[in-house]
Amino acid sequence: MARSSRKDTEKHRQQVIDGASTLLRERGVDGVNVGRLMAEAGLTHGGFYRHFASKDELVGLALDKALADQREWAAAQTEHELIEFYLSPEHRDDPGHGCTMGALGSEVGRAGESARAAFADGFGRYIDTFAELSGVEREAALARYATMVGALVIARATAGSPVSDEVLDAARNVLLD
Amino acid sequence: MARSSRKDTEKHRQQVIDGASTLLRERGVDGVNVGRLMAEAGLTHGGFYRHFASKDELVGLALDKALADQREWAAAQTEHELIEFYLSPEHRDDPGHGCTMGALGSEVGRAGESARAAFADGFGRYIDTFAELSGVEREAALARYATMVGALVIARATAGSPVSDEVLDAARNVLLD
DNA sequence: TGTACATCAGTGAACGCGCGTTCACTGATGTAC
DNA sequence: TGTACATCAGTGAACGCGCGTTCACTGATGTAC
Repeated sequence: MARSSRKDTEKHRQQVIDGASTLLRERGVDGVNVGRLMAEAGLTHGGFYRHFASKDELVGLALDKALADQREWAAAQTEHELIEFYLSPEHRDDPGHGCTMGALGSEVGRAGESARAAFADGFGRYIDTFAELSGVEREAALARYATMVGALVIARATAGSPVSDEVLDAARNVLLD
Repeated sequence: MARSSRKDTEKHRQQVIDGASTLLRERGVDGVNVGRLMAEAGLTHGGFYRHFASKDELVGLALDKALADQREWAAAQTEHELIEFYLSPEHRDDPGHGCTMGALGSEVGRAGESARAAFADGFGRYIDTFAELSGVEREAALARYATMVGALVIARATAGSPVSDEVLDAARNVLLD
């Protein structure tokens, strides 16, 4: 394959960003290389820099995309539905399509300035959506969401041990009367 | 420096493990190399394999150490003291000496089988200590701890943005009447 | 609409670099007598 | 206690490898007339 049409080029770019938003959540920033990210769109690694200035730039774009998708999905749920899914074994076992904060939270703190700023922005918007949906103030929403993120992080870190299911149940009991 | 005495050798080994327990929490597993880990004990990288079979083995030992230290510290606090520190800006800004789950939670899920098992074990013991100290059942302790871990992860990921302080305050308000 | 030419998306080899790990060597420590 | 020798903790150079990034090249796409 030589040159693609402008339409295909834009499609490829979006496919790479979409794929990255899943792969990064699954394997972490250091767990996936440029070749793998391009392969997700059926391309080879050499063309990467026609689309992005650096791997970091793509990471930023993919984090934005992941948070935007997450927000869109959340807006279509009731709070009860969202919490049930969030604290389910399915969500724990499929980080690639789940909460960005739960999947990459501890890594983002060590990322570059610009990715960090974009992430904080996207997350702030997401929390507003969650607060609206929950019908509570932003502060209460943050506390509720913290319980969910913590339970998910603990459940993933201890997957395979009894603690993992225990913590999901415990959080569900607290959040859903 | 050529050969060290047995006593010094053991001291060096402990220094490396101690240093690793801090550095790994600060920078993540991929964020610190073998040379840096040895330098923490004033040694050069070449001698690493007289102490450990692999970097992975040291990571496992360091996680154990971090959780054990954390448990020991927790046992000497009241629940109120522990929560106040956990949700403080000081803790947020010093991951190297703080909660292991908050610092490495999302990475541990992607680590090797043996490190994961050891981590789940250590965390289970830690939660029992926390439950005892809180005077609540293990399940309630897990839910409370999840709120703390989530707030810390969110606060670190959004450090520098207003959300960061907000979420710490929100969690404190929920956990401390 | 058709033709000639410039553009540039994608390829695959190559780059320098840092990593985890190995190894020959050094010389103080530990052991045997 | 003193001496001779084996051990092995630590050093620093070297290893292969995978990474992010660069580059010469290809040939279909887009543009000018």
